[in-house]
Amino acid sequence: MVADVRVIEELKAAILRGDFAPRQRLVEIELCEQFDASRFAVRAALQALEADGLVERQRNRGARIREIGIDEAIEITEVRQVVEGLIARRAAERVSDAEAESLAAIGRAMHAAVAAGEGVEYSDLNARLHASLRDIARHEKANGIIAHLHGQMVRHQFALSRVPGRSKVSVVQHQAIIDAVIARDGDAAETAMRAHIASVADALRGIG
Amino acid sequence: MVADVRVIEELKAAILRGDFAPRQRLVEIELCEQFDASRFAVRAALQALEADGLVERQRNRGARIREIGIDEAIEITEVRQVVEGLIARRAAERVSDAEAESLAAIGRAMHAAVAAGEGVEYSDLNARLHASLRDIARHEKANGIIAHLHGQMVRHQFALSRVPGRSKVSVVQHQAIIDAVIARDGDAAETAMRAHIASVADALRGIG
DNA sequence: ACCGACAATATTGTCGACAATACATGGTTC
DNA sequence: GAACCATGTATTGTCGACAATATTGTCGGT
Repeated sequence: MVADVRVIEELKAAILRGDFAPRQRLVEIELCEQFDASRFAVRAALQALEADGLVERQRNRGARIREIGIDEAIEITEVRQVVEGLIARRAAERVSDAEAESLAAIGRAMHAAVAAGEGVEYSDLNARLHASLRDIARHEKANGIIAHLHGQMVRHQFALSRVPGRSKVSVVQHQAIIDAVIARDGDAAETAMRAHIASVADALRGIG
Repeated sequence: MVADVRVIEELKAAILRGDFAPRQRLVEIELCEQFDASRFAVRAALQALEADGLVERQRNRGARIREIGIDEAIEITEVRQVVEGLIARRAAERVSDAEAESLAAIGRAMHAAVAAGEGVEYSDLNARLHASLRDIARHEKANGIIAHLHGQMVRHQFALSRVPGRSKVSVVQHQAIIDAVIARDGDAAETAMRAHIASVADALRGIG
């Protein structure tokens, strides 16, 4: 209950990996076998993941994978827009010289990856950039909310990375964020980040 | 576990009412007696409130009321600043004529309450204004996050309302938000809301 | 063939009992 | 007298069994 972190993490990883389809039922006994755990641990994990927004439960009807539609994904992105804007601002206010250089290096690697057409490499760097900014900002509440929202977005994030030409656009936006942070310009960093995520939201609207 | 909503709500209400001191231990059996519930229901409630950020639990050590220090309260307020900014913007974009008039009425009542020195009445109207904006914005994700953060702020919110002269300042800010929303000016509404909550953050920093 | 009522099955919800753990107490040794 | 270990107690963690509920399948009637 406080409990078996292993089951929680394995189940969460499985969901994020896409092992389960949206709205698929999660029968407790089946999960017990799959993860070799007691029903108790499984229930605790389901409850934890419900709080995470990854599964939904109805009384006496059990748990199922929560389906996150395009509308909800857009709402999530709108919130991310402002919260990551806050993070970017704080990062610009607090970044050290060493951290600034590290960000610049990520920017160079991104340009290289786009030039080489390395899609997965680029999306990896994308994740690293955002994570670095969170580390630099050290804003626990904001970081926690982003982590929470991110878990619900994986499926759509994947769909987005398949949209052709996106990396060409976003690399420019990423560079603007990096430049603003290195220049210690909080206003510019927030603006750049918001513009970046606004274009993500637009891309989502394009899919829907 | 999916469970006994009554216990969850009663316990939550008790915490928000301030029946328990920060860092006070919550012994399961005592709560069973207090709320006339099984240990099972109490555990489920504790787990739910842990997800709410109101209690913290350590393995084999039980639950206690989570203490939210001034630093954390400031972080919460910073996040609120940008998320409520988003809400204000959306409210300005979507407000109907009837809703606009209702907001204007709240504004008039606020001026009256401040003029009459009605402190509790004013803080009531304050809550109603923010709630109305959330209703108008209809942004589920943003509203959910605000609700979540609000629960953790009650104690500090109370402390703030005791700061002399705050209502005189904030009534002007509130009016600016109302005017911007009624004018359907999203940019202005977001700016006004951010300025308002920035002053709340400053007041918190003043306390600490 | 279709619909409703009823029975059978599958699945989840709840409880009580016990195990595991942390904390307090007191006693022993140096 | 202080530090350390052993014992006891309070509290939480886990499990298995059973109850409650939903879902599926079957049958008879129309």
